[in-house]
Amino acid sequence: MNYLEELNEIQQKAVTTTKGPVMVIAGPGSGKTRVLTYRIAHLINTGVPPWEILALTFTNKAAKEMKERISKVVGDRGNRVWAGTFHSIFARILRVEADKIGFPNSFTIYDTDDSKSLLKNIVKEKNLDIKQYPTNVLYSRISSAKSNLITPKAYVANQELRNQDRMAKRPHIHDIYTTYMARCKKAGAMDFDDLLYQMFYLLHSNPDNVVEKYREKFKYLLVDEFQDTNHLQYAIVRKLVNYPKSECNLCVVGDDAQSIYAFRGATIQNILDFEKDYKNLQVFKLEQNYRSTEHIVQAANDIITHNRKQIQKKIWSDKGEGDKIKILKTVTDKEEAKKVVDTIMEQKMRNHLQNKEFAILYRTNAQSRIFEEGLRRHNIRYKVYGGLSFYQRKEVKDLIAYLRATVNLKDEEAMRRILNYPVRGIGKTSIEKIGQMAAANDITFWEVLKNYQGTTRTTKAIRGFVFMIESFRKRLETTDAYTLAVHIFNKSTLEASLKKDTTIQGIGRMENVTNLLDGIKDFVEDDEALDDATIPDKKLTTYLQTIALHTSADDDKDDNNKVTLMSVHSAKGLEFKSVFVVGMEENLFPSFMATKEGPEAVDEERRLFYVAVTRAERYLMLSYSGSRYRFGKLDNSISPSRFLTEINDRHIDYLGIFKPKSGFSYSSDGGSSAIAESSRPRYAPIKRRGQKIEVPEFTPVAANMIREGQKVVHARFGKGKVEEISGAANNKIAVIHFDVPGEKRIMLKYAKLGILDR
DNA sequence: TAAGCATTAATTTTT
DNA sequence: TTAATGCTTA
Repeated sequence: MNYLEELNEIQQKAVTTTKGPVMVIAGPGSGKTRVLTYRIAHLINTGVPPWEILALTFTNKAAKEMKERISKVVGDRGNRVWAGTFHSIFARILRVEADKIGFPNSFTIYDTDDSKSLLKNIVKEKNLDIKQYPTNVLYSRISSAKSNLITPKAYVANQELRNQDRMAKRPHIHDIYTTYMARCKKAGAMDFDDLLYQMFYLLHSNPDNVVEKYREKFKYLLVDEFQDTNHLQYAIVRKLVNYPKSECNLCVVGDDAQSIYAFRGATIQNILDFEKDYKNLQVFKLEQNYRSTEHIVQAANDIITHNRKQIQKKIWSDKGEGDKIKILKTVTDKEEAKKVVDTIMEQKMRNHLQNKEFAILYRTNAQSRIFEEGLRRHNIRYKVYGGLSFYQRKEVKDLIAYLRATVNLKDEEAMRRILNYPVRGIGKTSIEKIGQMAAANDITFWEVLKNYQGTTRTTKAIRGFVFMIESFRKRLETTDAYTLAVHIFNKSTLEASLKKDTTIQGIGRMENVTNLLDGIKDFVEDDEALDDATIPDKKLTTYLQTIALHTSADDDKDDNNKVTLMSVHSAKGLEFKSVFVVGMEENLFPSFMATKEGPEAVDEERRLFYVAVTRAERYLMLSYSGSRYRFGKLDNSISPSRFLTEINDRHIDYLGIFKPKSGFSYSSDGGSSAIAESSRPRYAPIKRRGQKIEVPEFTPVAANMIREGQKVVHARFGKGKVEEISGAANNKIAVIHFDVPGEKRIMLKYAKLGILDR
């Protein structure tokens, strides 16, 4: 087991202590992911079946990385570990169990837009003032209720919450919450929080003793980024782990100093509770930082000591003291961008760094623009993370709404979206009327449409719509997802209306939809099996499930050599040779909101800054500007960020003139005026999964032609040799060793394989 | 009903 | 600045 040799003493203990509850406090750069993945690999190597291991992460990115790294150590077996985000794993389970709690198994997942649009409709229907009940407030209020396991009923009865609402002049929130939940259920839909909330409810209400099934299935649990979990997530974990005679093989990994999602309900209370909940707990602290040089590490320690509450720990590094941290001040945001880009150019030359070794990190996504311009001017390739994900683009969402409505007729948000798009003569007033009828008669939006009586032009249009959707549904069972999607794209006249638009943006939109269709095709042709029990299914429903949880961070990762631009939040878990943290000003970082809210919120901003600083391996520059454009208006900054003064001077090189105190008074050359380039679409269209595998031409053969030992060709993976065939007659799985990516488990039913006779 | 124009509102972070 | 909403007119 040579992988153990790659670990230090404490890491080894964290990996090999597999029985009972374990907590790993892992400072930044301390090899957390390594511990997590090696722990899983170690479990597998000591005989634990991979499918009995459940590893929960926070982001898709983390899940993907974990899976890849496990497979590197234990090979193909690693694919069969249940590793994924809380949301995706629970969605997968709910797909099987939803009917037990009154949802269709083909439930749709409402994204934030869907939820907000539903909330808006509810406010309208209740004749409440939208200004008094802003959608964002409702959304976060409901979200935090769910995250704290407060049912609508409990909310109504909860005097504290009700008082808060009354004070905020929003006394009807409880009512909106109740209606919202009912409407989601009626629509056969779950929002993001429901994937957790309903999962808990499933285990808690325990129909058919379903909880036992999953307790037996998952004998080993791991939770990544434990400091970012909310009450509800921890409650689910406990449901799975705490029961009589349980071994409690639960390992949580986290760092209280990197908790940056409290605003979303995450609570380090979970860490404190954990110690109480499991008295035989073993704690391991990873404090050696393998990422950064000493100035950076020590500056990070300086920063975090300004927070009140924390678990005592001090990270250290033996990588040498390295360069000091540079602090840069400029007059304008334009100049800030210019100097940052200049520094990137200089470091590229002098320190032989590549584009991909740089990151520009900012507090808000809106700050990216000016750096983009700067980089573009110097022809430096870059990639902006954050912003809209591919699946959130309007044209993509439109087609997806058609698919969703076809799969789940109850999906009201999807129905509303497509009912009059492309325009077919069903106006706003009609849609509103239909919504009211549905609410009044307690039937679904679709049922109203279906039974719509009358002779008006609108009625005719509605009939046409109903007929169209029904014709799509008829194909649902007989047609595969891709063919159906193409059919729907065409028959819905979406295709025609998109093709009509020949502007650059219009062509881009068409390209996006084409990419979406290609993605569906990939999905249909994918014949990899995860384990013997899960037969990959090609249904549209399944496809929709998988994309609902995609985020912008998941779009094309095959990024070769570009400067990274992203928010500090999304930089968590990443590392770069050279990092620029920009916009270090009061009211921006820490944000205005946080300053207003109080010290707790500022502490969270400080942890965020801690995360930002610890992303840097070797070079770190912090910059602030005296003024910047906000909403198209020039704003003067109040003062440099307080965080800058919290770092000990001995780690700092001031590039301006003085140490920042407060206020701005100095002169500078000012940024040369830039010619803004015309707006281009801010995205690169996603590429189809790139493959450089050579695939000779072949004719696919029937599944029963494939034998062990044969040499075969696969449409995507190229040449390989069949190692083993197993499974029931109609669900045979072949283990094939391919030349290029290694071993794959292929469902013969779906496989397009050719036999190589040579 | 739908398109075109005018006004206004909003900007913290994300599964 | 951009996105979303509201208002007017055909």
